[in-house]
Amino acid sequence: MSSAPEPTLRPLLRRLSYWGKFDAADEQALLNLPHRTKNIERHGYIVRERERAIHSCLILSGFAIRHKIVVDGARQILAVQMKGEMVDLQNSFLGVADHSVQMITEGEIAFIPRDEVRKLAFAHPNIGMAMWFDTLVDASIFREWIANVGRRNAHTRLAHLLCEFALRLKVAGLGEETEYELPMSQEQLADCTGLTSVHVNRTLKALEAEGLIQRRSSRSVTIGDWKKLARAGDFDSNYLHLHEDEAALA
Amino acid sequence: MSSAPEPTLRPLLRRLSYWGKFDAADEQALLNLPHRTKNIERHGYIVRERERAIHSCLILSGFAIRHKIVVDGARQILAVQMKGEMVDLQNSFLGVADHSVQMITEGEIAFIPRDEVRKLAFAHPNIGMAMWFDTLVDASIFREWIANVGRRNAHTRLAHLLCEFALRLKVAGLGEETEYELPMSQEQLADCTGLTSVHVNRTLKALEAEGLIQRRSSRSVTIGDWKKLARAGDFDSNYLHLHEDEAALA
DNA sequence: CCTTCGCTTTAACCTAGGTTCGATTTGACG
DNA sequence: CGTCAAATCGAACCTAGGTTAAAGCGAAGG
Repeated sequence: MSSAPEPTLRPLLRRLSYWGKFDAADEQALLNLPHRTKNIERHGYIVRERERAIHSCLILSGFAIRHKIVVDGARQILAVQMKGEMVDLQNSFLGVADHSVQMITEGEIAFIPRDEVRKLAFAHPNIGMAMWFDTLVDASIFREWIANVGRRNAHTRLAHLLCEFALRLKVAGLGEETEYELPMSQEQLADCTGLTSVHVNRTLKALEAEGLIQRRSSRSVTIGDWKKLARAGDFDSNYLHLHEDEAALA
Repeated sequence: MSSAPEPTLRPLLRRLSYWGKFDAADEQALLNLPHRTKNIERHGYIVRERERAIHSCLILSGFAIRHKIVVDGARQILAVQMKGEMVDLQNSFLGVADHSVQMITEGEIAFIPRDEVRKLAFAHPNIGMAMWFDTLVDASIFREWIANVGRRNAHTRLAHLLCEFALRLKVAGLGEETEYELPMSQEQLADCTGLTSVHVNRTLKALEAEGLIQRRSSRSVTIGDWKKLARAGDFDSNYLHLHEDEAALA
């Protein structure tokens, strides 16, 4: 009884299966995508803004961020990406990268040639639609972040971000219902929310004082009362376009 | 010699042709998409957040905005859409709308059944790829807006927005090189940039005082020196993914 | 057990942009 | 050409969050 080796691209299949139904041929074609994998250390770049991107990169482990640097050197984080997510469909299909993608933990990345992805998408419409869907959900999250950063105060903004992480980590199978390990420093949280790290610190402590979250080690977040935190964060999971049974916690 | 009637969906063909090459069959299939058109008055809604969207809507004339309302009633505008743009691919493919789309001028809209769009995309990969590309560019603009609202000051933010409009209007064939009619009030500009209308007013006057823009009537914007305005707005057109010859003005 | 280094925390002070509330201008319509 | 509503403009005052800088603190490595 020889067990077949676990296919490297399984996490991608898991992720895309969330958005659509595939038949056996679809699955085989997906898992057989040519690729090479590479370990990238913490803070290593996957793509840099203005570079020509020709691979679609899949996160097999670890966390990455998308970010841009504005004129005075300030950084804005645009998204946090986790296992199973394709971080460079966007840049590679568009040609020249309009933002950078960087690891915030050490992790393993699969590099898939862009043209293979494109061929697969049109040869297998089920997969193509799921991939398109996936990029549309990314766009939906970007929209929510515009509103978060543009129109919510620091308190609400941070609570919202913590809710988003809780739910996305749960769906990705990476976190508990009400407790998770946040892979980010307070400075990185600040760059997600358009705040300063000093104010993130103040605000996090306020959230803790109100009993909305607890923090054991500096990175672990425990959500005391999901409903209350969601209310404080003006959080409505609709924009994540999850299946109904996963759209809420607890 | 009877001249064929101008196809209603021509503006969509023009727009998508920007992203890829189509053959005659592609073009015919696109122009033959079933649809009905409707005139929508100023402030009329095309879709409302949380509604089930089943049409992809094409703007034939006029301007629309995408927006969200946050908990305290504040509005964040997420994008401004113009002639030839498909404003509801996003919402309709995803099912339940995660944001509202509203006209800010009177205009004509073509409603195309979502499933027809999907069928077309996979029956004609050239078109499908162009449509996907188009949604990826939308996402790129969302990313830039996150950075704009999150990390730039009011002055830079507004200058950036004015640059974006100038370039997009020009590419859409709706504005002059250096002068255009802005279809938005100062309050709407405020909701694009996460500012208040009072501060938009102050900042606009500052931009004018510095000679970066002139305003004849209250809505017309004339750009004195494109390079200077672009510098003031930390504007790099890369994120619009335009063809090289159009990526800069004058 | 000590050092180093990256984070987190705290405190004092400051400013960009918000708030409020009028006054003026513009523009559509009769 | 007068009226009404919407938009712009202006001034006085205020606050959420930024800035700077200096302690703490904990995990990794010697």
